[in-house]
Amino acid sequence: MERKKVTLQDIAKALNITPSAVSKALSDHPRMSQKTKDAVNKMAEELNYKPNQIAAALRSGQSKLIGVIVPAANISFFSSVIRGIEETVNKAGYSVILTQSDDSVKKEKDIINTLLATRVDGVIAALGLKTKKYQHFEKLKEENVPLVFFDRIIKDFGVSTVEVDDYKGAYNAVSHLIEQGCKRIAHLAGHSHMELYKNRLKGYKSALRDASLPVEKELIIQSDLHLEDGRNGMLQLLAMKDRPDAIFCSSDYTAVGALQIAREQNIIVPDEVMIFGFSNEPFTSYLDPGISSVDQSSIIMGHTAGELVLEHIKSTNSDFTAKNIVLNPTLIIRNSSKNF
Amino acid sequence: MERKKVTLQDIAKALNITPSAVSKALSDHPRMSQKTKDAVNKMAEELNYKPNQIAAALRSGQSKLIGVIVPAANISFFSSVIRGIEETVNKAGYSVILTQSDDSVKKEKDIINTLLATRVDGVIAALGLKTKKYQHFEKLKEENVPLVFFDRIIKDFGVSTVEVDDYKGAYNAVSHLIEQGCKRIAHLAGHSHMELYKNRLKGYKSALRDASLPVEKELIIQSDLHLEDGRNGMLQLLAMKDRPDAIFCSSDYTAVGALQIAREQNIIVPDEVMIFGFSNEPFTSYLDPGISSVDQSSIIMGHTAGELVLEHIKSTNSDFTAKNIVLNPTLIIRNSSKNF
DNA sequence: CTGAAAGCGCTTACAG
DNA sequence: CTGAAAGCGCTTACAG
Repeated sequence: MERKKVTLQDIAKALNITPSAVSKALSDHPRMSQKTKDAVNKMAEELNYKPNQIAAALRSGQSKLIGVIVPAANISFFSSVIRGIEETVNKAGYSVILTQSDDSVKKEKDIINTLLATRVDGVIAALGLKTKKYQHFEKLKEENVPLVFFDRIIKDFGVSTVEVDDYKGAYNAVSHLIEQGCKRIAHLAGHSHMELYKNRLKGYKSALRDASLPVEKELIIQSDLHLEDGRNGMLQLLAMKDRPDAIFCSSDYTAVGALQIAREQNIIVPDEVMIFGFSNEPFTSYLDPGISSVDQSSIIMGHTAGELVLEHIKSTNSDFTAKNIVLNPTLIIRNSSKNF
Repeated sequence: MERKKVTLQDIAKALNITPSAVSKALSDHPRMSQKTKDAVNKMAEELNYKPNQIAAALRSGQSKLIGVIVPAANISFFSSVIRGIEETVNKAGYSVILTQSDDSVKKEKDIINTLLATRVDGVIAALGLKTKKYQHFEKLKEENVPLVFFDRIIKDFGVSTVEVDDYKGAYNAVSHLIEQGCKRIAHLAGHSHMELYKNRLKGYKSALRDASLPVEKELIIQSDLHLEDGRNGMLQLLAMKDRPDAIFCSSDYTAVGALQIAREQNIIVPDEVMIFGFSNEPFTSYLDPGISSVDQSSIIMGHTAGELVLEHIKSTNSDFTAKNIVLNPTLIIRNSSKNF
């Protein structure tokens, strides 16, 4: 039943020229007469010709496909980066293949095999939370597939990266809390095998030290940073004899969890305890009090990641040098950390 | 510099058999000796062979690619559906090409041309807000590309669809507000050329009528349903001499906007006015009061859309019949609509 | 400026 | 159970 697809050949026959001429005319080859180009384009229109990108990909070795790997597409930060990536690469004629690792190393490996089989022209990835070995990403390098890491990156892997300055974001956030008069600031931290959480922890500690405040181990609680982890962490902190007067969270979800517990225990935010999040998820502004957060300019991160991968694709092996772009974090101060 | 890729041919040569034998062995063809299969698999491993999906696609006519069209990937509802789609089709060996229309008809058209060129095996789409003509989607049908609409669907288009029962969701939500004692319920509605907003409006009206309450035009405000529209709508409603005692919003974003204005004007939700949203975006549960909403089971919608497109792909033209699946909405009652 | 020819790496009837 | 052969629909050096 399938209607026969119109091919280059059909256009060539109809115009009594060769397929090569048609191909060149369609791709607007410089050494082609305008007359032929016009005729070809007109006939292509008439016959309702749709180029077969698969055939072109096989022949040219360019699939015009970029693989994107995220832990989960429905986490707001990732979905925004995805949006940014798609916008940028789409303008350059590339499509995005979206994949999700669910923070599983096995899935990450499977995905990389699939992307390799699909012959994507490049890959943009945020590492899974549990990923501590990188052989599967090495495979991409071996096969010369341009690779860019964003947000959850590996240092010194020889590929371009884009991240927000997590150290600075954390340092500034904690310094802000100190300026508000907080003396005992807790940190709901992520696991420190991830560069970005390690850096946020460092920023937190430095800010305390620079203000001559002690760094207390019991005030630093590591977790997966889900909302539930925020609730648990907050319960733990509020159970202390000497309660903290501020909580710096490495994730907005964790910050919401902390806020919920505060509400449930009738502890007033920010009067009794201030809360600061990270990522500036849109919902932080919907809450009451709004949660202060560190903006990571996720859409810009997506644009940047897209540009980096396109650059790498266009470069020859010899002239390529990995770029490590660090975006500036912006503090978004809301009522959860304001002195009234 | 590009290392020569290992192909089927290389395996064939190494084993002194034909490429066809290798191909059959790799795809686990039933009429192939286990001995050959083992030898081929071992050699493939040894040579670090990566199948070329592009070549397979060209030859077999199956790209193993599913195009997904959403207005924006970073709207929580869509990102969840995308997550569901990816999970489902990935299990069946398909990859997702993610595209965004930005609610622009022109982009929708461009996307469809790209997907056609990429020879995707199927398309799953949510219509753009402004899309009122469907020739570009007709093209997919003409080319026999299986198509599934979700959420923002077209009726009687002859393709499978999956949606939530918007009429019922709205009817139940408004009925709930009436049970709470509300007598004057406003509706922040979407544009009614979209089936789903039309159905929510119908559900709203029916619920009022069934409770012998009047349907008042001035209480129905149409908009694009962004947060800002919720703020504006709420301002308009609160400016009335006879204020509504409840607002049923066709979007959670609009509901947040309404809630913000209430807060700013020191109007207590739910005591003075109740608020009900639609979509059950995660953030509705983070707010205080939590906003009641209609859950659309977005991940399940994604799974269903994925299954529908796979079914269509597997079917022959003769035995295919479009399915229209209507998921049951679930009311999630939070404090914004509870009588205390 | 245009054409002839080869080939990208697979899969799939067909034959035996 | 295995092989020989054709071909999917393009693009790209090469020649003229």
